[in-house]
Amino acid sequence: MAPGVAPSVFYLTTPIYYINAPPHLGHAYTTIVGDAMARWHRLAGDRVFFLTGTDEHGDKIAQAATAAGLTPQALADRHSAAFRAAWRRLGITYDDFIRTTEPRHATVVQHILQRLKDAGELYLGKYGGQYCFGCERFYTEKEIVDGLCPDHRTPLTHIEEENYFFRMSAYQDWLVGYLRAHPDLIRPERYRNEILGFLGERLQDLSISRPTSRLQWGIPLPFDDRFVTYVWFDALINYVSALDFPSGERFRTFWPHVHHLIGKDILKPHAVYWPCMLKALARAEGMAEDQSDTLIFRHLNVHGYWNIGGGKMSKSVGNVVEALALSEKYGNDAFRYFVMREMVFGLDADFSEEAFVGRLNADLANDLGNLVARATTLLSGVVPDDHPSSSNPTGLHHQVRTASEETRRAVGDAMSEFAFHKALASIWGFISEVNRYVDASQPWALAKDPAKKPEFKRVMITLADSLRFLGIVLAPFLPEAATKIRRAVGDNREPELSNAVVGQINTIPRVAKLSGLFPRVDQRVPAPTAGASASDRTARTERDGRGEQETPTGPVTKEQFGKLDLRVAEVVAAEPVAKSKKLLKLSVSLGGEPRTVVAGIAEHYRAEELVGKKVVIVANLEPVRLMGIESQGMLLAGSAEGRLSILILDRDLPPGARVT
RNA sequence: CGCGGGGUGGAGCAGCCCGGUAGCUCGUUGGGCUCAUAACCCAAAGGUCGCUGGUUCAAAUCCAGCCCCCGCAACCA
Repeated sequence: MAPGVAPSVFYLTTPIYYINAPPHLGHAYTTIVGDAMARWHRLAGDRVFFLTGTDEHGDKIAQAATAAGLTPQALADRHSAAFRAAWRRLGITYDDFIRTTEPRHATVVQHILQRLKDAGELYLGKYGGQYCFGCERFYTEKEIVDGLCPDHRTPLTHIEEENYFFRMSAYQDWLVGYLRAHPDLIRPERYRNEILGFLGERLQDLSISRPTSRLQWGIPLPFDDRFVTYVWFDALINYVSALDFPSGERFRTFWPHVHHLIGKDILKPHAVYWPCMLKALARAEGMAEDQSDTLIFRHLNVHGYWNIGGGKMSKSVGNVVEALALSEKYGNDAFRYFVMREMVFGLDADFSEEAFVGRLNADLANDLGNLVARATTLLSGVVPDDHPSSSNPTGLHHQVRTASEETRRAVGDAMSEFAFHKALASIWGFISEVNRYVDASQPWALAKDPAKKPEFKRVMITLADSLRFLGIVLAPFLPEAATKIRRAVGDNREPELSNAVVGQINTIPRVAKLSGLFPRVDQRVPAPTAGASASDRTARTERDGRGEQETPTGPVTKEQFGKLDLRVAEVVAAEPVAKSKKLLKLSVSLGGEPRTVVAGIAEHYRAEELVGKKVVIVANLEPVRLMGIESQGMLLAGSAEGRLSILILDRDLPPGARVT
């Protein structure tokens, strides 16, 4: 606890980001809190190593490269560079950036594979399953729809494939015991519970290879060149390969103090595969059984998801990338502040520009920025002097000092549990304290009364010292603003936590006026997107960022229109589709032939109210399977602003009548 | 029984692990101040902490059950 008391060693990792998507809010959040944490420990005088990087192997990368006419390595170089560029813009102070395509990584992966193989932890086994050649992947029972590939709707082939497996199942009991003995290994606790729940069921061995017949873009197994390493097994190892495992100086120094930082989406590989791998590796490296647990990481810190504008964020890349763009619009410090203050570490949070601007105005402009402005205005108007104040800091003045000590302690406590929001709230408590102090001591009144001069001087000193204090404790969170604040009060030293206490200075320093640190932003946010976000999301299911087509616009010939076979249909039966949220299964009559039509209107119509209605369907649309039911037509309906209305005939016509 | 998050004053949230006067931000109302970025400070109004039962001297907090909302996944042909 309490960093700064005894300097120690601190090793922090972010996940290595998979380069199939551009850097977005999710990546940025993890990296920003990691950066703040690293900076905090450096501030405390700890010896810090902060690692991030990119994960570059696997199918998707190879395919994307082919599509782009590049070699996988060329594509990886380009995409990995995008991450480094993003982190540069955000001012991330990583100590190392590892790429899984680097030789230093491959060497360690192969070393580990060989050791595990030699120790009998790996075996060649058969994996059988339903395989889709179109998707080039296996499907699980749950994913298969009526025996068909859910994507291609083609029959799957049962194939058996040889692969190397890691005897992970052998470590299940050990892992459960270890988790129970180390309650803070995974935190917050909800994620530990989730994993313990998962471990209540039998753990399978882990397939750690892919045959080169299916995939070449990976690290070859050192003992069998027919295979490359499975991407997760490869990726997790980055945390030690970056430290030159097993014998590097870095490894010996930093690994015993490792904290992993991840999002909840990759909890399982980190909480299950990784400790099992490490345990097996410890044995394979010949560590004594009572020593082998020392190879396990110390903490896994798990954060939640960002929801965007009340909606989701993960798939629709557009939104998350736009969210990240706000860092350029409002500045890095504001962006860092918002994501760290708004999200309770571990829980999900909502991201919106409105909330962002709200925080920016209320906390950064009104509280912090305004305090800095009013204090530096007062201070820049007085003549600096080297004569120590003769007045003792009692009463009001002493309260500020006490508050600074309280704040420093509270921030330390919060940071030790990755509670960034608490840390910031504590600092803002201090800012309020100082704002109150200014009001209560009324320096503008003291300045007018010569008899109050010592008192006035005391206030100026306390104010300057308070800003200096803020310039230190804010450094991990708002590095740019914190530097400006320290400069303004004439503190040009590197910030150190040991100096973070009010009461260190007893003369008035030369202070430069600093206003506009965080200017207020006009609260009006352009078109908050009530309906727009919904359509945005569906419109943006684009594959690679481009080519999203809005509604087709160009003119259509009558001939083209005539290709559509639109028909009047009578709904003879309707029922909701089990487990579906949006679908109704309709049985419709077109005169002779009965048809099944699945329509995505369950959120707008009840099944009963449709029976007997004469509707319009597209009768010659290619049938598709929805939730396992074949839909042989499409129901026409209009929609706007979240409301939906199906087309119903104005006058009666027999079922089957053509619509033109 | 697919996975997960949540239901706390008008809005958005913390608190829940480690039971003990219900807190923060925004908003509203009234007042103060004039050093400051129409900012800052004080005060007030406003909550049966989703429901039910249990444990306890004491439950927002622990336990059990239930209801509702929201994401993810599979579906809006």
